[in-house]
Amino acid sequence: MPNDSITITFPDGSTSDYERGATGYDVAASIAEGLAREALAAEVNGEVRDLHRPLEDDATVNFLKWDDREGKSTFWHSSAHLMAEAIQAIYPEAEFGIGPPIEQGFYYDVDFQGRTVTPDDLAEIEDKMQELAKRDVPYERRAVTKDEALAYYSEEDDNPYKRELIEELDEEITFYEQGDFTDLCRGPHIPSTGPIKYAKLLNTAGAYWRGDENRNQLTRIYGITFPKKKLLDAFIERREMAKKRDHRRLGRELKLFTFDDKVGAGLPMWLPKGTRLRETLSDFLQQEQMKRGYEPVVTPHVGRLELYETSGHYPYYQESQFPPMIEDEETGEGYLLKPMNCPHHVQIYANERHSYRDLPVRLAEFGTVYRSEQSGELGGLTRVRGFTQDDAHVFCTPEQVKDEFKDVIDLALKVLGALDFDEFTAQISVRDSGDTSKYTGDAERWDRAEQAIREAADEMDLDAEEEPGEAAFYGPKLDFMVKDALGRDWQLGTVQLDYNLPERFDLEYVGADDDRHRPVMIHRAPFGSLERFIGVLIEHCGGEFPVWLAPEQVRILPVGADFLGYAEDVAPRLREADLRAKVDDSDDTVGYKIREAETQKIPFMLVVGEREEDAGTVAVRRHGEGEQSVVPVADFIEQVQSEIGAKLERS
RNA sequence: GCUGACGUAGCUCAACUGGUAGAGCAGCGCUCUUGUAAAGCGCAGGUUGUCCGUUCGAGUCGGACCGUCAGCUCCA
Repeated sequence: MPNDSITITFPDGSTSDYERGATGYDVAASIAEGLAREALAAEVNGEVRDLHRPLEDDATVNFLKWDDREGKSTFWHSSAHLMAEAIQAIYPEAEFGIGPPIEQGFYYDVDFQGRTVTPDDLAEIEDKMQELAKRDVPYERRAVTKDEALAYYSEEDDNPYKRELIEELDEEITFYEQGDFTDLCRGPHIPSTGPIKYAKLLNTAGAYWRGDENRNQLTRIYGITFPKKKLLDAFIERREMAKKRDHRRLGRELKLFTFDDKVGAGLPMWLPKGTRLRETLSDFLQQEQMKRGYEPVVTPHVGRLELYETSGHYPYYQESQFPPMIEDEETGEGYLLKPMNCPHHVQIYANERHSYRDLPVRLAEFGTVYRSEQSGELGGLTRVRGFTQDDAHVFCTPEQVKDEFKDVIDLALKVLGALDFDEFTAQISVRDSGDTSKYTGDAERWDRAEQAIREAADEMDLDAEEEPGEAAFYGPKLDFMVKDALGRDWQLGTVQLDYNLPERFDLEYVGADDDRHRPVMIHRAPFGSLERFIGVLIEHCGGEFPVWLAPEQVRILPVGADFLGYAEDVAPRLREADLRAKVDDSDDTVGYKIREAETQKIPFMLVVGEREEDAGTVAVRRHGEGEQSVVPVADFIEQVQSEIGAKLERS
């Protein structure tokens, strides 16, 4: 092969030769004009690069377009630069921090030197961005030395934030320039500003420089951009849809729960319908747990301060707890509203001596705990100050850890399946291998534990990502994460290994060798907190709960007062079959009754009138489908029961 | 806790630059007695989140507090 030519391999395996130094754009153009026009960046040997960077060697090349994840994020990264240029044009005194792409758009952290940015300002910046984009100027990459870079950010553009970033860089330093704006940036970027046709700046927020609350707070501006109007419209529509699924709104509309200023922030009150939902959910889990050898316990909502001093919770998490009730100022003795159930469960374990033959001991309680979350953290049901954990603690031998983990994973999968949560991620949190000093317990035990979790996940066919450094100080854990309507991730179920508490409380069991041994403790909660779980569940199903969970499953709608009697006869038959049914005895029209039941998202509406009464049938209308079929009451009951059974048996 | 926005009837929202609050839905009453997503008429509903201040006069301006929302930080 001649020295001045290189071989490019494409994703489909085909190859082509090009002149050394040809750019990604040249290659794309040689394939198709449309590709060259739509390509936003090139993936060269797996690394995303500017389309216009020359290719110096043989390589595998894949072109990234809007539809590619990386293509989008390159587009948004370039958009962040464009926004910065617009901001600089309007506020020359602004200093820029960092401006990365995110899952949905991008942001830039800006120091406006004390100026407050209003929504009107955002509109102005937005307009400026679209104006600047129209110039269709290229994003140009330029490598600079550290000294040059530092000089630029002290002489041409005095910016301490960028200087700080540069000081810490070891790799090659590059600047990107478009129009009048130069930014320290690793890249890559799209070829030019032209494709950024539609820009929407979403909101502003304070963000600490480098995420450190002791440092300056910058103004973070969130935005999103699109190459086509249709995409922008779809984005806006999706946001509207998400708003309709917001659990706070549905909680009110479906009369599930409420918050009240007079009661306090973050303290949800469950209305009758929400309570029925909660109880159905906890009954379901309790039955599952019964089958798996869990034993129910009940413990009080407060405990002596000393208990939490021993467990370590009181000293470590003081700032997020309600203040203790001190009874004796001199000794400092008093009580604490419980922030965790585990110390109580530990004392139940310690209540009697345990043989290795007893283990595992699995103590379960729907325990309500109280935490004084920072005020800015509260939000709907997903972050509250009083919540109920579907908590259980498993005390077992180190050898049993893996099987116990497997059983909990199985339980969690069953729960997620019964609720149609098909999209969730599992995360295994392990030690930070670089800094082991902050973890309790010896390294060998940790290794074994982490390995046990990995194997358990693997053997259960659970696709889990590993997160180094995310483990708690007392042990590794496995969490289940689910997204809410706005795409935010929430941790729901959790399984955590704990070496710390058995140690602190000096727990033991007698082994086959007649010696005393330390049990391992597993904290696990498949729902996590009932409040958060239900919040996410509401958004997940948009308030249309699976039939088995619906607080009201059936509503009977007599077409007129004459048929109220028949409706009242049908209702008890349904209730005897364990269906939650209600008769609409209002004097509204049928149309109105249906509308009412539809809005309340009741799965089944049974319209009854003369025809039904005479034949002993009901006219079934399913929520959202409007379809109807007339069947005998017994058939309807059977139909619903088998639907419920099918869902709950799915594992 | 921090930054910003916001708080008017149960809900959704209106009230121009300061001139003592208005609508729809829900609720209640009466009429209608109903066949698959809103029957008609009427009535009632508010210390404009709370407190303090500026003003002849505050829903509207200022301050503090409470709460809500979006982020940041935190999350046993």
